[in-house]
Amino acid sequence: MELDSKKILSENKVSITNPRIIVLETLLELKKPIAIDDLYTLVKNNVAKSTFYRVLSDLKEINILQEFNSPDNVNIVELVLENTQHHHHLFCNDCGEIVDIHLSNDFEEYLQNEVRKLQQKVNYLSIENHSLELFGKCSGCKKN
Amino acid sequence: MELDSKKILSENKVSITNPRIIVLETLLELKKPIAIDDLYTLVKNNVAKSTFYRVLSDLKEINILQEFNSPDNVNIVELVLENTQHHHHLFCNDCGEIVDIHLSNDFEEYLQNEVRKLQQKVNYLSIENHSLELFGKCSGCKKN
DNA sequence: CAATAAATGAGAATTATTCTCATTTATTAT
DNA sequence: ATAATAAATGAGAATAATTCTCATTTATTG
Repeated sequence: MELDSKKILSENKVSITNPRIIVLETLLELKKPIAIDDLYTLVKNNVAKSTFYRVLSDLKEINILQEFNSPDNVNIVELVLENTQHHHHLFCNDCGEIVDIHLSNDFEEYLQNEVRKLQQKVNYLSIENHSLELFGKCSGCKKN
Repeated sequence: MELDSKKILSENKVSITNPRIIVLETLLELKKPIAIDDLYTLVKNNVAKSTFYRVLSDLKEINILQEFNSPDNVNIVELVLENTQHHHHLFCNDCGEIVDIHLSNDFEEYLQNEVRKLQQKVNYLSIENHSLELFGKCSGCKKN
């Protein structure tokens, strides 16, 4: 695993330091979105708080970390590597868990098409990207 | 206009006070999303800061104010009244403006259907709501 | 391995938001 | 309309997340 994080850092031409390795590895092991707060709790023994925020901003700088907010306004980060598939998020209204959701190619094409139509209608709009959030209950909470 | 805001407040069974009228009217006049910061600037001469935040939370409480974040993590609010149509947002990467976007009924149905399929596949998921964000350039910025 | 540049740690500074509490304003029942 | 009661406000203190500062440490390069 440590090899992965070093590789990722060097590929992105940033120097390989302990705090960066620690944060990156934690995210690599998680494989899912996490609240910044919770992430800090996981690494706080090994990384100073100021450094922690700097590392997050470094990772965003090299475009492998995405930041967004949950419905209750908690700041969330998620690793987005080259091999990460385009996906969306389901926010569980009960436990707050965030689940990665993959929609069909058909749907994504339909959306692209819809966007194209919209751009034609509103002549000067240009739409480069999108993100879709779903709200509901995750499997765990629905079961109970 | 003042009539509107008073009507809205009484309909929602909250007491009619000056700060609430002022904030609500400002939002009614705007008719579009605005950064909390910018909204405060508009009302700061007439509403104390603590009251301002309390009014925002009151309006959220009665479900006529929606809060969300722009891609650069600025907190945005938008009035959502009964007669407000379901819509999405385009965030302009250049000027930060937020434009309300209405997608076709066909698309919204397709999305609902996609969501239904997803729920069947992942047995215990339940999806109640969604929001779609588009990123690009608004008409003003594209023109230049 | 030395010289240089970059990153870190600790804590201070900043900013958005919430909280406290004495005073003011709105609501209600008469 | 008015008095009694309940609710909301204003001012500023408290809190929490994030950024900044700067002396020290660590990584990179030749």
